[in-house]
Amino acid sequence: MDILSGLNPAQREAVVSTRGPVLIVAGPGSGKTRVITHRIAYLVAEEGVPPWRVLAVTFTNKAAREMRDRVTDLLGQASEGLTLGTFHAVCARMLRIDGGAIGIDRSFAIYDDDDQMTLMKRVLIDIAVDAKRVSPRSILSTISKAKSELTTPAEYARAVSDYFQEIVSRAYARYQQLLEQNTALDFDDLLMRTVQLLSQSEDVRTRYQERYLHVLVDEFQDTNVAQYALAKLLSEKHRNICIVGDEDQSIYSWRSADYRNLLNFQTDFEGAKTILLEQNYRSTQTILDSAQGVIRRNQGRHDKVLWTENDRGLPVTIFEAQDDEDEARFAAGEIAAALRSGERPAGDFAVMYRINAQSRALEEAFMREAIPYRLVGGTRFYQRREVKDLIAYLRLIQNPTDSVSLLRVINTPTRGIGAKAIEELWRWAQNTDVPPYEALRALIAPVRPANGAPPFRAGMLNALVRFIDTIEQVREESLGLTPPELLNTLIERIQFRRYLMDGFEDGEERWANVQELVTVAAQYDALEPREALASFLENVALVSDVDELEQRSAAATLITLHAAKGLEFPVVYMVGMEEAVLPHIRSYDSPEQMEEERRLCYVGMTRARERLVLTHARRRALMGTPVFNPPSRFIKDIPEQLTESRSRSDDFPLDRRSIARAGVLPRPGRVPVSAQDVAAAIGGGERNFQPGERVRHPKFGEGIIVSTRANGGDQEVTVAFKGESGVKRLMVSYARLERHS
DNA sequence: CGCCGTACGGTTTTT
DNA sequence: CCGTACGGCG
Repeated sequence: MDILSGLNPAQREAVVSTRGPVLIVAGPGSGKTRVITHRIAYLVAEEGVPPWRVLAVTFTNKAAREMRDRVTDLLGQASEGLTLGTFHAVCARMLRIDGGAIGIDRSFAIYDDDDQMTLMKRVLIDIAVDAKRVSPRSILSTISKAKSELTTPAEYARAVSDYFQEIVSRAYARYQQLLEQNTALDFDDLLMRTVQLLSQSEDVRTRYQERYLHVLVDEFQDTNVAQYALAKLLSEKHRNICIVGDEDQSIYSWRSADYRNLLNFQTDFEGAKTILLEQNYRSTQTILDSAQGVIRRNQGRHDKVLWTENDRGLPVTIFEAQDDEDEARFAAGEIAAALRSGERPAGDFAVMYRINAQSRALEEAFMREAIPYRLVGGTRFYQRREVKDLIAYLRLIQNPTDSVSLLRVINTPTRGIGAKAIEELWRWAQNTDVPPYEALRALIAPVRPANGAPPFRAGMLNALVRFIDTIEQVREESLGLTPPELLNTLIERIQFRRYLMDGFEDGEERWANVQELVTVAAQYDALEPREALASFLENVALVSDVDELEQRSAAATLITLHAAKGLEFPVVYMVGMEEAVLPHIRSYDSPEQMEEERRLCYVGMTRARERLVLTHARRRALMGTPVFNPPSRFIKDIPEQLTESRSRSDDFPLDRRSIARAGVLPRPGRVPVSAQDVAAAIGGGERNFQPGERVRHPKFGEGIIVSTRANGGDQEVTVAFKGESGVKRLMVSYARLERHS
């Protein structure tokens, strides 16, 4: 049978075990995507399951796209109708169609984190909490966690046990209320509300449960409570659920993912069949062994025996750079050399890093070396201000109750409606109990409603009337326009081009982005205008970037470790392999987070097919100031015989530029910051600590210096203390730290 | 009200 | 380093 050819016995079993619950534990590079696509093809072609009765959920849109392509390769037209997408996309679709059953208007907007923040700031005003004392961010993230655990505001309120939770509880209630008033859902709502829909409406639940004869979920280790509940609900009738995951690749717990769902699965779905995919087809033995050396140190994991028939291959290179620029120069230099010699095409290379900010140095180096590259993530297209502004206009046109969008556009471009006027408008609308947009509309109503005189002076009234007039006009016209026509009309009416060109240094680039947006919108030309606008907006909300032109072979890839999950490259550079970067400083608080950093490292390493290079820098500019971090602990966990070490020779002369960057040469407003200079500034080097040194503190006890940085002529050290004290950041001149051996 | 300058603070990862 | 918050001016 040709769908099964070329699969090993375990893979084959994973494809043909189509009855009942199945758990596939798939190590990196084990051909798991192939297994899933072949399984879908097998269901359709061999078992005659109609594609529309199959639901396949992936973790990213990109994965969904790739999977769809592969299924189409196997089945052609026969795959038409298959439901394939992320949980969020699948839920959004269900809510558009059936959300009415629990009172969700089908024109709901989807709020991203910016929108959430805007809304939360209003919430804090409404419940009279000072945003400076409690950070809106932390409230939002607490609420998000509650939602992904399916905790409603009422349930949350019942479990409140301290002051912070008390505030969160009030904020949560008000926040949900405002979302509803705005006819908007945030990302967590998409999941939570769908679970509610399925549990509360028997009719809807039965319909979907009947429909989905087979449910497949990829990257199951990254599901949260809500997603797990969805998977369970949707597969309850037929119980043909196949989940694929690997606890060692769980890297999204900060987003409430819980890899224990993998383990719960076996208890929740009795008699689930477990299939292990342990043969690796991707990496050399050396790379695999190195990665295993790192991951093996995690507690409480099930040890897997990954093996490969591939060659041992090259040793893992460990490179010590002087600083982050030097590190970038090294990677770019090697890649450029390989391109020049024709050894490899640019598409073979990927450079991976822990945080997006690290990409800058790399980009500069790549540009200097004229290496074609694509930057994945970073400031994504739909995150750009000018793009978001226009999207907000469209959202407002589609859904006038959306006050977050209204707030965004009411004075963009500036039309003399400032903070004060907005405040008045908000209060006025609230007093008369209508959405702000409706309140504005009352200003141009032929017959003025009797609900209180508008609290604006003549000049302001004028500005507001002009604004609402413009929007209302475009709204009326919108019914007959395609998305690009609508955008162009809008752009012209608000004179957006002039606003961008005159108002910004990089106006040209911003304008180019606007035009790009119009181009993207043209994909929806064929649909009926209202529906076109709706699907355009939904896609904008759920798809984080514009379809990358798949110019794989033409460009090297710069990517975060998180975003690299699921990908593979012949050559991988992992940069910033230092304490405080990977593992990230924020993960020192808890062993769980530290284990996640380890998994992240493992994920990165196992992306490499043939060659893996790990680099660390002695000095790195972080947030403008240099820090000195020792090499990552993860490097030490790689068996030494598998590695080769390289570094710039120790007497490598620092060029003037990097000296200037490090701040050894005095710069206005900055303090001396090289290690030597700090020593000099503080006096005699007595107090100049280096990472790795053992110290004692009168209160916190014994500890070890994790990292150091200069701060206001003083030295700030991060110290990991033994026992309960944990990690502290201390100023050397105040903290009575002693060296200790 | 909008604009400009300066001071300050915060920086992980993403659907 | 960068974006934003805030204060003072036109």
